[in-house]
Amino acid sequence: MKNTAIVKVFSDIADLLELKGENAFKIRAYQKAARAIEHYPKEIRIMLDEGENLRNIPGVGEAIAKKTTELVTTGKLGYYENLKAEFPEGITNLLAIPGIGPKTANRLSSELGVSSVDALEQAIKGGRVAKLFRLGDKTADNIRQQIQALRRKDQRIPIGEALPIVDEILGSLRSLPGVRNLTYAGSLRRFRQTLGDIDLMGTADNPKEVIDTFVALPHMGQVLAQGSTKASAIAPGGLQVDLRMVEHDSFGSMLQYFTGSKQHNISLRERGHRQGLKLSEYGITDLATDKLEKFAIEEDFYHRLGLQYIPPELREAQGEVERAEQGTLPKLVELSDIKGNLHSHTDWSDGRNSIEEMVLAAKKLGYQYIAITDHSAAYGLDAERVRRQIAEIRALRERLDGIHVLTGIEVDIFADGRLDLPHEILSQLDIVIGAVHSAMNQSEEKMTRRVLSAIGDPDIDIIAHPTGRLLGECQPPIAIDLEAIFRAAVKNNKVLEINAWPGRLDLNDIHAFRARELGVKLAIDTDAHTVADLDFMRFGVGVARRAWCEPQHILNTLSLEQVLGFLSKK
DNA sequence: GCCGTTTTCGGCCCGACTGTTTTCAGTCG
Repeated sequence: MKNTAIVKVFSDIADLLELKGENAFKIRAYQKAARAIEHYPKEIRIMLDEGENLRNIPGVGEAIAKKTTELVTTGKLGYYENLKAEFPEGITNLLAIPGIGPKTANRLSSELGVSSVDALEQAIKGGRVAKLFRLGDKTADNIRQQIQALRRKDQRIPIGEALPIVDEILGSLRSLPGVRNLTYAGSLRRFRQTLGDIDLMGTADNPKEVIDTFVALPHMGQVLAQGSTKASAIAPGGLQVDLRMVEHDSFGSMLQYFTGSKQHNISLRERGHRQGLKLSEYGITDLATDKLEKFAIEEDFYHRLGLQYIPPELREAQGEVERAEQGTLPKLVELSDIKGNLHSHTDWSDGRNSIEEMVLAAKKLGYQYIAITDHSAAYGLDAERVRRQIAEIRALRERLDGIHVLTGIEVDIFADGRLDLPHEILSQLDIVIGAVHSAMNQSEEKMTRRVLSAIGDPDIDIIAHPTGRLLGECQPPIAIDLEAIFRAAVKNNKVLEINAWPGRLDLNDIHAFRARELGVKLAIDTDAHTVADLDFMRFGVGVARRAWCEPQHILNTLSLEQVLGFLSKK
């Protein structure tokens, strides 16, 4: 059983306990444990196999550890089954509707016999919901609208789609006179791979003007709310964007608060509480004197608590507060640490630009090197064309200076683990990237053996997009035992890719975290198919930062000489 | 149900909004 399945069970238990009216702290304990497991880099199944104590996971104590063990070893949890039996099936779906909490859901069920979203909609139409005590016409109508919004609303939006839109909005507003701070907060600032909505915030001499301009931006759709300091509107793609203008002298604590995550903020507040401090978006109150200290700068907020500044990507309540306390936070990799791009395509296969255009674009980014890694025979280059491309790149090297071009290939790993080009060809190339592009539906066992075989092949340097997933599309990740892949990569000194192409982001943050923990060398590759795609590097760096990666964990932070040295050692 | 630089028991983040009220319950982020 995968961690995601365990998370579902404990989230469900929390919902059911809410409906039951259980102790709020007990409910929170289940929610907290679910979130901790969701972000935990190691599969529970493996922890149990290795005899590791589940209580190492923060938020998992004796009771939940025992329940988790039962769930993973038997595939079932008696406590959960009994709890489910106490309620009509589907009632927890009501809790997913904004505005409906446990109290309302319970009353809808017990007083109206409503236990599904469809039935609720009918009850609202029939006027039965508005008649309930302490509810009314307005509440009923709000619920109706929320149900419609829920149906209309797409899935969470990939960060690659959201960020360009947000950049454009911010660009339009920053040019207004008197704007001093304007940035994004929330899950976008933490660089989560998919986003539910966007939080923007800033300070300005005339906040009203910024708000008015914001809602009137040409590509902005329906305006959901508009006041003097706050507005919500729908951007292209159905993305809800909230803009909040705050006082300049509390911008730092506001930004901290609205960046989250919620669990990170709770950890901070619990810690503050032990120091006799009360934390809020307005600042820090010393409980002894009841005096509020405001923060214009976010860094100062953390320093006041005796903590290192915690980068937004780390704020997921995974031990970052403790590390900040000890002063041992990682020095995260930055976009400026990246010295080259090791995975790119040209019009020799399915790319759109010539080799020279790609190389010049990479040079313009300040890179020391770029590897040209077109697809192998199945998609592009057979042995003969590889030889010709090598010759062309050598000729190009003569003409260009200031950047080095590595010869390479993205070679297909066949269903049986063989590569689709022979050793005598692959051995002539500077860099060989192996990838799975076909027979994606193999069993976990077959797929794992297939990729392990490629990792063991001396010609292979890097495995590209190791799980094959495509964000927001119908392509689910392949079934593969990543733990085995990671261990083999370490053993064979092979590199795994963080594919920065925004539709992939593969390895993802959690996988990359685990890989790094085990000592796997990672490469952040754009998989560029056009010169513009080379800018995707920032998405991969975002994933690496969420995985707590430092420059030394990333192959392409090395200088040209170091990279060539690494590749020649294989 | 979890957890500990006052604690193995007794706490557990904080503030705001909304709709329904006439002082507040419920919900959200």
